[in-house]
Amino acid sequence: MKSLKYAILGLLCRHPMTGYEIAKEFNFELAEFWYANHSQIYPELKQLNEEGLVNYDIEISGEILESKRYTITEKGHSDFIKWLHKDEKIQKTPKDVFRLRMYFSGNLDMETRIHLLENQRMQHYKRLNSLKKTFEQYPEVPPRNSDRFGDFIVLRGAIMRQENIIAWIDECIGYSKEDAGE
Amino acid sequence: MKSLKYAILGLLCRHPMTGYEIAKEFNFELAEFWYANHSQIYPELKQLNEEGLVNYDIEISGEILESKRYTITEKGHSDFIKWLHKDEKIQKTPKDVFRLRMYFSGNLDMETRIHLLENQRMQHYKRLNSLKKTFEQYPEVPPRNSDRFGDFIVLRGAIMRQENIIAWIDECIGYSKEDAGE
DNA sequence: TTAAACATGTAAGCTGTTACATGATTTA
DNA sequence: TAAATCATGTAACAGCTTACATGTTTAA
Repeated sequence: MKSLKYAILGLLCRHPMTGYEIAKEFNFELAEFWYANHSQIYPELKQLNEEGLVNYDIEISGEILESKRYTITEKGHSDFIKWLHKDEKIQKTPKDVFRLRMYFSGNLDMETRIHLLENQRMQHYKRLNSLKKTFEQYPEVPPRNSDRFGDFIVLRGAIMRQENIIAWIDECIGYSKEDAGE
Repeated sequence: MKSLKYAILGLLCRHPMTGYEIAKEFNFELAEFWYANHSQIYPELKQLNEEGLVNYDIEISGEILESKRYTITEKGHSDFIKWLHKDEKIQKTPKDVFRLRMYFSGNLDMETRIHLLENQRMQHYKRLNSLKKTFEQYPEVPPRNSDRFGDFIVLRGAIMRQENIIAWIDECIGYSKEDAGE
């Protein structure tokens, strides 16, 4: 699949970055649909460089501290654009440990079941609020050809996804609390 | 995390199964939130047996063909129940290659963007319909303490998730088609 | 002066996928 | 009799996480 490769190339299309900066992006903004640790990013950048898809210049902060600022090459850019154009099969539904748990919830008493659901609900609600806060930065839909448009639609998707999970949990709580048939 | 372990133990709580049957479950019904190939399941069963969490009896089909029917032990059962009771932090949002692509969609012309979105929409719509068909097996909410209740709520969750993805894609198509500001 | 942030890398280990490997039984 | 399904396993590899390893610079 090599998605990490394209995630990095896509970021470098915007502007040159260091590995450290890429890692930060992957753990903040992008984290709603992609992420990677620096231990994965540095070796990947090294390989992309060997493949001629990126170059780097060394910058010095202070007296000694070096950082490599990576720039995408023409080949890297055309590789990325080619990938971006491809139709793809929808991916397998992601694994979900909590749903696995709920699948087996017949083994739990109602009290525990509702407790687990409410605990998850609370956590998802917190995440939703933090996403909504970020969303306030977009008082209107950004221009369709700007980078911010991409940011906007995936953020909107993250909010919708979060709201949907909460709606599902609420349904589950509702079913669990119903008295009918007992 | 060892989730595969508990996924298997959970299934064996319902009734004894062979590795082959577990693999089938993981690739059909459960596949909406969990899956595993036989190449992962057989070694895992072997290990669970070594840990004393499952036992097996050998059955013969025809003249030669052997299969191992696994039964959960008391220790396995209590291990599973303990796991099932644990509160857990919500997991990281799963990686999503299509969202990654859309994040970078500023690099695509409108026609391609809409084409990609509509292609995904079509595929998600198909999956939704197949889920809805399965859902017809549940004319009403199954009893809260039956295994079928777990099946029901995760299936309901899968449908909601699928509808939500389609709603997001529709929003994206809408934004992409708008003429304002051009 | 100390904690946080900047900055880059490697190694070990776990999870999961694809391919390799073999063979029996049932159904069309 | 051929294809699909039943049935079990191992091996190689890819992807990712956690820990190891080191040191600088900035801000409180």
